[in-house]
Amino acid sequence: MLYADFMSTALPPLPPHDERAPGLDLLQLGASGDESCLRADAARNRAKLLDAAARLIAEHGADGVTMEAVAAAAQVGKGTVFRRFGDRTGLLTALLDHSERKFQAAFLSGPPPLGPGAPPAERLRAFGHALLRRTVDELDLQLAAEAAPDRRFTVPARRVLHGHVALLLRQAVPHADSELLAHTLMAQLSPALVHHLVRQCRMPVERLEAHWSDLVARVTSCQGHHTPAPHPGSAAT
Amino acid sequence: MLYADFMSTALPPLPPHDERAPGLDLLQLGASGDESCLRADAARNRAKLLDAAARLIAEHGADGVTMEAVAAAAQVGKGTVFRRFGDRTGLLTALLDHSERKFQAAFLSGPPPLGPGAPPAERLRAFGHALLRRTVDELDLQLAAEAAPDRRFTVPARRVLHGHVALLLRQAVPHADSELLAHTLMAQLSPALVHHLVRQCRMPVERLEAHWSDLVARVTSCQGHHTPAPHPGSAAT
DNA sequence: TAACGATCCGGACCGAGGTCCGTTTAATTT
DNA sequence: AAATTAAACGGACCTCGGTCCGGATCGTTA
Repeated sequence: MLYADFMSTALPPLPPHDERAPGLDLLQLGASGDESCLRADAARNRAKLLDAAARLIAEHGADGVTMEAVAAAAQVGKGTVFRRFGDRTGLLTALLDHSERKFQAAFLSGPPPLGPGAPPAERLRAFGHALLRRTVDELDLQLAAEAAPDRRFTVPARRVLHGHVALLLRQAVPHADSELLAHTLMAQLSPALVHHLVRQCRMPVERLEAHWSDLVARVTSCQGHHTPAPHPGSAAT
Repeated sequence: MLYADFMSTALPPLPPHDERAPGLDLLQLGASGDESCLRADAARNRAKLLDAAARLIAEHGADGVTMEAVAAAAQVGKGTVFRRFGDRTGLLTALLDHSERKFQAAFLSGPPPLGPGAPPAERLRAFGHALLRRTVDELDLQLAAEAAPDRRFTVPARRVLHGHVALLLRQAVPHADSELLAHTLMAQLSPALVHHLVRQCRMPVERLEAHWSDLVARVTSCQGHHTPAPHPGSAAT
């Protein structure tokens, strides 16, 4: 499995079942923190909570999603929410999980140009456009679900996306520092930036797409100016 | 003045004197929220607060800086802290203000290659390296001072940096979308990313520097693949 | 110097995130 | 079916960021 190297990083596990537990299922396929392996009541409550949260978000927007409100709406104790999702970020992230999986499936095993089959550069372009659209669609939730600065880049979902981009880059431009280049590209799609450009600066999404394409072109063509020997074995992501 | 266009954006002003008040002094030179124009007692308390905050940060790290703790250490009421700095982010930002100004002075009017006199591409490279170093030096504080997602790109300091990069890019590669390209470059220097790479992944700073140089080279040389007509008059940052 | 108005001060107060621990309940074993 | 145990539950409790407003202070004007 190409993404096996993700497995290597093992952080000290948190006490109980926790949605944001890292390490094990970084490649999330296969019901990561899902209802499986959960006691019956726990699974039921989890569903009730997610349902309640979704309802709240629909009614009062993202910041109407108070942990207490969710607990109340799901007729469940506050402690249960935290036990299940760890913290607010965990809950919001869980809300995004479905679309996340769909997206992963699309670029991991879907049809080209997003999925395998197309040349790497073209897959990259498709990837950016697709993720951009998705980010715009779920902007409010994405913003609310942003992790603290020191977690932001270790969140499983993020690592999968980054790893994928890095992989494509390695194929498209082998002599470059794909790890860092992947971060450069990914930054273009961060919810905060997209929010700023689209919502606050009123930029049309097409311009962001064009910029992404341009960036991919710049990076993949004229290959390696200094090409700073990417220390292959050393510090990875 | 080249940075005059920053002035155009005027947001509704906050009630009292507030450090994070935008619009007026985006080009911060000239004692932005400083002791001037403050009532004597206010100025005195401001100094006491900053002093106390710095002391707390030295002793207990960034998250020892509780608004209440700062107030107590400065022998001042809690309300005073908020009146002066708006919120926690404002206080932390004020703590960074000194180094911020120094840095601005360096690239605005200092000696080349950082200041004017060198060719744009080289200034860009110097800029990245310098900011990278500074970010690493103040990492803890920078992380703690990170603004909420919807403010992150409208913070005055950030706009100055972004504007400068955009300006250099316009000179170096006129046909590209400098606004967006500036965001791309700036993202490379964000505290969160630097923290992830340097602290969590143990990457040597030299590798980040090399990547920055490579990026600048890629962007400034092989100019414009699609060069997506940057809509000059339209939505600016 | 006395009076006045704008600004500032202080700390009680509130809401929300997060923790803790005694109690309850689901799965398993005998 | 009863006993056992690991897991889940619930809500009181704590902390901290942020707000509010009556009262004190400063700078100014007469």
